Amino acid sequence: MAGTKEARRAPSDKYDERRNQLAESALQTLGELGYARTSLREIANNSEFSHGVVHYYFADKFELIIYCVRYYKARCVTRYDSVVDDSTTPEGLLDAFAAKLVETLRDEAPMHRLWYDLRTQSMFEEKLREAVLMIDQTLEDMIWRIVSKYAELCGRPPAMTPAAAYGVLDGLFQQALLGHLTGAADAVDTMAARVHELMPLMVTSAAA
Amino acid sequence: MAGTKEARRAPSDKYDERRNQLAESALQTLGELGYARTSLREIANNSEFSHGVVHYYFADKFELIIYCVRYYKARCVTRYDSVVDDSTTPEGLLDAFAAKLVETLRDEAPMHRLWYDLRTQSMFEEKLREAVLMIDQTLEDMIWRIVSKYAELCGRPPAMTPAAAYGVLDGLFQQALLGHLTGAADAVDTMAARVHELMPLMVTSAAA
DNA sequence: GATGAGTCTGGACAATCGTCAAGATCGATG
DNA sequence: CATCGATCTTGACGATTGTCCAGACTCATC
Repeated sequence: MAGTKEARRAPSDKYDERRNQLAESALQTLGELGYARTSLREIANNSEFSHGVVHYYFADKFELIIYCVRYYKARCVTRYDSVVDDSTTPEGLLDAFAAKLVETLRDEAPMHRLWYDLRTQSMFEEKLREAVLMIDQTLEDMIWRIVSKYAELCGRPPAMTPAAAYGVLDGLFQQALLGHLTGAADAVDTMAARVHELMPLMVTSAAA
Repeated sequence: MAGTKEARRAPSDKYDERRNQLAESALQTLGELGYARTSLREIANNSEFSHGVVHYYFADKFELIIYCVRYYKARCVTRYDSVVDDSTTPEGLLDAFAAKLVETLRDEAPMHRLWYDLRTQSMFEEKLREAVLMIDQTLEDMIWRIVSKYAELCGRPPAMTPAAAYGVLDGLFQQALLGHLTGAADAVDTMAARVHELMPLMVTSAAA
């Protein structure tokens, strides 16, 4: 009654491996169809297993989706670390950051619309909140590493809180994603230009 | 075959009135349950009609939802006009704007999470895109009336494009909504403070 | 009061959903 | 080869979905 799953035996390697395989298929399906139209059968169809196996590895639909969210996080958390580590000037960091934003928006648009979908679903479904808020915090931390490093390279303290910096940048990113997915050819590059304009405003006493 | 609905007869008053009644019930239900879990039967249950009547006034689910989106727009478009018209100083406008944001976030949280839900759904569902992009543009215009009036009262030109201003403010608003709905007691007031900080950065050569 | 167009009800349909369980298959151990 | 737990397939269940329809109701008009 208490606990998530007690069936895992000694060779838990394969058990976790299968869970990750299913999470991979689930993420692909969710990114394609969205939360509302994704069924467990469709997820299984996009894997090499039958639909019954899903309930062998996950108690119910929510456990699978929440596992997916956490699994997805592991990929994102370090995505921008090289930008922070390799930059030595504020302009260089800003260019690298914007380029990385453009790249990730172009290459992983389905995954990002899924993230926004799940985050919005958490406004309605309590069960998703814990996992979603955890990722949201992780993303905020990631953005803050960029902004604080940028401020450091500028030799000035940041002018915003971590949450505020994440909020405004995430707004621009989501706007660009919507534009990109709805046919606006210049949405991605426009976002890059706006990030270039906005970033200097995030350190105190903005200078040219 | 072509056209949306040709059944409406002479007394089209009642016809439109019923459609609006159903849209009202649909918006209430969607705001409560979200797009994914809202069924036509549940919408009818929240109205004074039976579930069959929905298909008498709307061809299918999408026509109802799209009608709801446009119906919803009519309420929002003028919400901040008084803020623009009644303000005579930048500080006064900023205070009134932030207060209105706080008020609308507190009083109509379900309606706003529905908006973000539908906007995200439009990333997956083509049928929703036209209506969603239309509202998004309307909201951008609304925000721009605020920002440009603020800049005018400051005696300086705006430092951002309309889309950029909308993107960053919408990001902060969505962040506050998520926090508000997930139990962060100070999310709303924190947003108001951040809007106060951000707004001066939206006009050229930020001054204290 | 009879007529008929407009409106509404309630039941039915096929499709799909999450969930579950009985049995087949696999693979290591004896 | 026989055994047994782990893994997987397959079919089924009850519930819910969007959609449709036959018939009942409403009400102005003749």
